[in-house]
Amino acid sequence: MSNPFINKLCGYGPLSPDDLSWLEDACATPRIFSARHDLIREGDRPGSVFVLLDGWACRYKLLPEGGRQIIAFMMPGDCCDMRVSLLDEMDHSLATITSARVAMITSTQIEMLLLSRPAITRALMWSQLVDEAIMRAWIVSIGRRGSVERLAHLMCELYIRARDIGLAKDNNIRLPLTQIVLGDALGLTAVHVNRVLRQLKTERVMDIKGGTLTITNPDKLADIAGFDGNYLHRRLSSMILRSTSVSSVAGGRPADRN
Amino acid sequence: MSNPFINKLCGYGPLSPDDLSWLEDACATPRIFSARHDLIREGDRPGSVFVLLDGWACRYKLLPEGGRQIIAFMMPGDCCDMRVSLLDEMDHSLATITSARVAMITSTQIEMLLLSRPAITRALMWSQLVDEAIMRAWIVSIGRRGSVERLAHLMCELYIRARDIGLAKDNNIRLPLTQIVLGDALGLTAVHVNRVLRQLKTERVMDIKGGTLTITNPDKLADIAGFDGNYLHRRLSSMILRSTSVSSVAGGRPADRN
DNA sequence: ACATGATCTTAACCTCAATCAATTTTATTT
DNA sequence: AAATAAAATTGATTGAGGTTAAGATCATGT
Repeated sequence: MSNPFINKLCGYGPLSPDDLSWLEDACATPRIFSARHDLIREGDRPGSVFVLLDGWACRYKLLPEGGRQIIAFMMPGDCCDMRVSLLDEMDHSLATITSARVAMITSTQIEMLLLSRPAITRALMWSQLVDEAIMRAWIVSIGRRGSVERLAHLMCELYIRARDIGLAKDNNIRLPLTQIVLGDALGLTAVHVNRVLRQLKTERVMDIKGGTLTITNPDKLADIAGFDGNYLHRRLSSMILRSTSVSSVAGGRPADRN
Repeated sequence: MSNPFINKLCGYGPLSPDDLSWLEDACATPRIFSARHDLIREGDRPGSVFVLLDGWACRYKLLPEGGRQIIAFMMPGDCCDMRVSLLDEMDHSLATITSARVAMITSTQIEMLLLSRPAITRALMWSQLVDEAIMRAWIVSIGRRGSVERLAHLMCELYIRARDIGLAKDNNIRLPLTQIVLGDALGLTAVHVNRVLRQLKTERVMDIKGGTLTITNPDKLADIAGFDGNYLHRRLSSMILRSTSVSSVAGGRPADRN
């Protein structure tokens, strides 16, 4: 099966064949949206849960003065909070970044799920907990880290998440984010993002080129970011960036005598 | 009943007498903790859910370099995520700010709750959704607002939350937060918090004195903050800060001729 | 009353990132 | 291929907020 949502949930706990087919059905008729398309806007009445099957999306909030703050990035397999249907009004917006394939699960289906599919419910709770932990890490980054560390930290997060869903080859992932988008996520100007990127590139740490992120020196990147992947609470894949990089170092420097 | 946790949950949906007595039982033997006491630390194995019955607490994360970022404030009636017991490891810490009365609900009780108390479960989901919305607002504040707006926004949030649990008299609430703590929450230096507080006091907007926040000019405060209380998703009390202030202005200035 | 320590307050200085303003590169459209 | 728009890049300038330091205020204990 090539459903990243189901793959992800399986990673959080065993699902019965019944559960699996329930999920297959729920995702059976996805819709395609173009890039930069609002799926739902702040103030709207939430109708269904969005499950991202392909492409990138984000949650964001607009400020009265016109700024935008991105609150989270979504990759294939991610879904928005299954409990949104409880709410009367969205407190933030959801938009695609690239063109995207999105399954929409209705509130009634969710009600049914919560009542009769405990294994799926539990897996979704896990997934939800991770999303919250990511938000907490985001607050810390924006509140306390300098621009370089902050960007480095985000790159660590995104790299690990992408890798965990099989989207990493060697040390690079597809990263369809403009510097403007990165700025909106990091609370920085696009101009400043550009300078930080230049610095990290010059220092041979990482590089974004043509929509691809290449992590040249994972150790150094994790070090700059002060990155500790524990908060991602991954269950199956036990490796973290640091351990990955350790092996790459072990194999990669034939004559590093000191 | 003087259990703020139960009061809060009742605000999110009707609970049966059975539900109520279940909750009473669960909170029957609270413990008292002194101020500035870690209830659980990042990296610890979560054992139970903490319910704050009296006093203030906060969630926070420490940085390798020594900084601290507060992620959320907790007031009487608030509880930490009921699903933490799913996790293997805490990704953040929980500490009291004042001395506090705390009920601890065990994971087994929570399991039972999730299986057999749908009304409570639903109310807790609501409460959880609000906490998440508050986190999102926090990200926006830290990421995109200047220091004055940021502090103003936090004060709006805390005032509304305190008022909603009956802790506001006139336009002031108890606010047992030092400028250091405020700095840790806002991503600012204590020194700068002081500057901002002085400014807001000089402009007759608000003042913190002796552990009490007084909102002198609610309209102006909400205006500075760009505050829109919708994200707090309150169900019962329909008033927002803005509307409160309107009435206070209408009734409060007998001869404001211009 | 005195000592101790924490918090608050103010001031002087400095740094990082925002802003403003071009110019170049890359994508998209016709 | 030319035209257009969107991003990326670079430089110069400014300002918000950090840093440091020193004194004032408040709380507690002896």
